[in-house]
Amino acid sequence: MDFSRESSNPNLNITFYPDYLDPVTEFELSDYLMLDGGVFEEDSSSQSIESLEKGLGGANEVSGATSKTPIIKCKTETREKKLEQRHRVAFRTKSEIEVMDDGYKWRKYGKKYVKNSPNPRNYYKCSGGGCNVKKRIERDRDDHSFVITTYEGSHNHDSPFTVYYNQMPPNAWT
DNA sequence: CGAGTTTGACCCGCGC
DNA sequence: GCGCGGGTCAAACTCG
Repeated sequence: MDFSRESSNPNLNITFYPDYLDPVTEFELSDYLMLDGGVFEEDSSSQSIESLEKGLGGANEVSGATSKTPIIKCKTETREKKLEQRHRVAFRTKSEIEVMDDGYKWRKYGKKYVKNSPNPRNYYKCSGGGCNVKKRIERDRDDHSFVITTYEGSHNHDSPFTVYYNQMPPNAWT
């Protein structure tokens, strides 16, 4: 994910709160990591990511990519998965709510209670057509007021929110 | 009725 | 080779 572009996205601007978030509500971007693959060499990427994510409190572990593709495609698929893994961004956010509205439409496809964490981990996929971005959300096991959100992959479309925002008249916010 | 959620089962990578 | 654990699938269910 090209996060530098995302961060300029109005819906991720910290000063702009989604409708349901009362500005008084405690919500701060306390910590985030940019784990874009460009930073890492391929061979060391997973290790670097892992050590960084452990720095988040150890609740986020990197596991091997899984593939259910036929054996014939296995080699290239595995490589693609590895490359895909490099596009990973992890947030640690102090928030009451777990699922933050980032403008994209997410579809939940799994929930898992993981070892060493009393909180379930939720798995989401971007429901945009052909977009295979995944999102993983779990509460920090050490401090339940923090939510750890991990994005994987990059969107191949604009945020619906951005489209909506761009279509608004210039004085809509005044 | 379509879209989204839940949840148990399954798959696969990894460590021993 | 085997067991464990994380990630994903998919059928059943819920909701608007």
